[in-house]
Amino acid sequence: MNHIYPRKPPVKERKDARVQKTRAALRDALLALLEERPFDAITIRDLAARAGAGYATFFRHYPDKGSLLADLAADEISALLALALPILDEADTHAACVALCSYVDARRHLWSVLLTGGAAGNLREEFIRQAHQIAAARPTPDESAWLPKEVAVVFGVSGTVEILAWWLQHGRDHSLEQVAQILDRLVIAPILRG
Amino acid sequence: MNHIYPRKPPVKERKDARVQKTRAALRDALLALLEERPFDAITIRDLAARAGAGYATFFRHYPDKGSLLADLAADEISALLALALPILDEADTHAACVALCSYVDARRHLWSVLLTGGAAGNLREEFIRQAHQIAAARPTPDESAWLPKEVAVVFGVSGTVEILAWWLQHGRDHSLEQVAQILDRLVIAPILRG
Amino acid sequence: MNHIYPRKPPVKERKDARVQKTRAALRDALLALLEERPFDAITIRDLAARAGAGYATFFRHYPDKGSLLADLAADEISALLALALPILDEADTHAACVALCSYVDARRHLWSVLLTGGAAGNLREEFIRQAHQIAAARPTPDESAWLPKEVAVVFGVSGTVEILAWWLQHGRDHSLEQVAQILDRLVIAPILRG
Amino acid sequence: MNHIYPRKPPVKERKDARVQKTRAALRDALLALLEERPFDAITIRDLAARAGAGYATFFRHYPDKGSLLADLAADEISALLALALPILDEADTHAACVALCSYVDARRHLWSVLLTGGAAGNLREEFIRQAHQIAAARPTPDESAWLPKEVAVVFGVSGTVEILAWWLQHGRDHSLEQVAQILDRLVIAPILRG
DNA sequence: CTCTAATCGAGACGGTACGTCGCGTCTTACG
DNA sequence: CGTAAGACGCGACGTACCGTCTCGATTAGAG
Repeated sequence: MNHIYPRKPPVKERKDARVQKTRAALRDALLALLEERPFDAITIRDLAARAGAGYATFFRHYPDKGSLLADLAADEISALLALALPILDEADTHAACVALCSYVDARRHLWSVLLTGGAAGNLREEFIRQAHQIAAARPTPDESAWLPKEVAVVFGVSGTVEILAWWLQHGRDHSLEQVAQILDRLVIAPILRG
Repeated sequence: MNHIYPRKPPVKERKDARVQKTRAALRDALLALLEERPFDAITIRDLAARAGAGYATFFRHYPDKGSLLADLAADEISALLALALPILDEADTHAACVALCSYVDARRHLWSVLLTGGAAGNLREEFIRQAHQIAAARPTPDESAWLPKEVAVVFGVSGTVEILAWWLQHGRDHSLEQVAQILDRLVIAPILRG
Repeated sequence: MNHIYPRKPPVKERKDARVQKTRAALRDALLALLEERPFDAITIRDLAARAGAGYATFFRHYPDKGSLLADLAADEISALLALALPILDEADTHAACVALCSYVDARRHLWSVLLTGGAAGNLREEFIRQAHQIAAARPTPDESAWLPKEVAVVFGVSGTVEILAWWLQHGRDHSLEQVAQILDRLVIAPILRG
Repeated sequence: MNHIYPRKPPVKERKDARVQKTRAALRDALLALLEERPFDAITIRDLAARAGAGYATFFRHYPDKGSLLADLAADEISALLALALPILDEADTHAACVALCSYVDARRHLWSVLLTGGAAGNLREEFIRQAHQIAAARPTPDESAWLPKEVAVVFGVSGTVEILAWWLQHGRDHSLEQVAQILDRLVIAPILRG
């Protein structure tokens, strides 16, 4: 998969094997616990215990819970946004929506936990936050008179996230094709064509 | 996360004057503190101190922080949703959007704190939660083949909240009329007409 | 007993009853634990648990373990020193030694724990420390040419403590009278008469 | 408290030169640090850093901090006790006291750190401990009716240590001759002649 | 206009999680 | 291929806040 979608390059993987193992264990522990209860109800002691690591060991890798979540999610969020934002510039928005949904579908379990698990709220906030940054940096080619860029970005991201969360929560009741169409008609088209 | 869920049972409004005063002081304290820092960073001790009340006194009125927020927000949220949902059934959606924006504008300070202050995330979640409940209970008059009711409601609410939050955060740069138009074209129209 | 030996006057006992109870429980817990293991091997968690108090409660009363020990011991030490130092000024040193031993005997259990239990080392150090302070403040009436005041005080206190510790450790094998005689001949006489 | 008790089994002195060097560095580091702060406030990491050795290296030489202190002090203590105990059996006690003081004076810096530095308390305890052992093993030639052997030994050692500590702490204000006299009149004579 | 009960402030208390530190073991990778 | 560097499990530290509780001191509003 990594050859299709832009992932973090494997540079600087020059780390102690124990460190890698411990971090992976902590990330897995967080994912597992997020399926059972809200992010804020998960204690660092829970995470360490679930990961089979010592309590203090957690802090040797992350300064706090949020950083662990960020380590899990930030790259994924960036990747998704990198895939989503350009949709607005494409000619064939439907195809772009399908690509987006395919990406999520390929990592369905991870995204399912992130968007419908106990950290859904935090993730949504992080999405919006990153989107704001991107919106500020993004060129403004064809600013509509009626739709400020900021609103477009925030609304687009928020709507997309909400639709994806709904899809992930309802299993396979709806085809990728359907969801892509909803995304296109509900989020993309209105932004582009009012 | 401090969910807002459990609504306080219908309080008898016939109360000691001291009680009324204390509750008002606590609510004001929360609003004031939400302008400075996130909801989760506000402690009950902070609230009591700011309200000029004793620490234990807080618990004589609310079982926890979330209940105080609920006392502040739940009615407002219900009122706003009661105003927003029927938009989809109206003929003149634009007029309905103007009505919605007028309502928010009339209570601009409160809504500004709620949607852009330290409890923005909690509020958004509560909106979505109430929207889900409404969606489940709502009759399904003209279920489009392509757009499941659940998505429509969640997307509609989420988009509306996002647009209102943006409006409240940017002061008076944009007229009520403009915002109503954005709301209509970006959220309402796509749901109704695809 | 309190009418015989100078105890802390009951002034300022104007405190919350709960506070008194908790502190007494903590002091008793320390005494009990000192009979089983060294002071440094006793954790604050042990103390709180033994006292039936919450861990954090300990810190509401004492900043650390040492302060609890001081609360137990400082007054006792002061009282003993107040009784011991004047011996050097008395005409009948033997009678004064008997008085000192009687005082210790009347509080035999407490002193037994303090001088032979797990805090013996700390107590000895505290004795020497207080003795140094007293030596510095004490007038130097008849400074012998051969014996500096400082040495006299430190040696006197140290020797006395050692003899008392031995006595307390060996139960009633030796009479109060015998110990007083040893104290007089081994510590007091040499200081006074070289 | 870090007792010094368990003596290292008779180390074979035939060792790698690097081992000798590392141990010397660690001992020097301990001595240096004892001049700045109490023994218990010195961490193994401090010692290793000061000695220019790796943290784990410490444990290849000593099982814990106390053992390093023992390695420094135990031989010195034994030597001093071997010199001190026989004083009671000598005819010319004054000469013996002079010999004792000379021995300490010859190693003044080391003893100064040991008896007045951060490990003074530990050292005192170790002295008493070894003295107790010696007292138990020592024949009882002329047990006085009034002075049990145990008291004599403990008192003698304790008094001697205290006097030496005072001497070492006050530099050269007092001559070796004076101190020997004090020792003889304050400690030895009373034990022998009551 | 009193008197009685509700309400209040103050804060001690048992808990629980935090983030830090040091120990002593064990692993890794460098020189 | 031996050793330094340091990650690790462990567990105590002292801090903060929670929600419960007792304690007197107001003070409201019913009689």
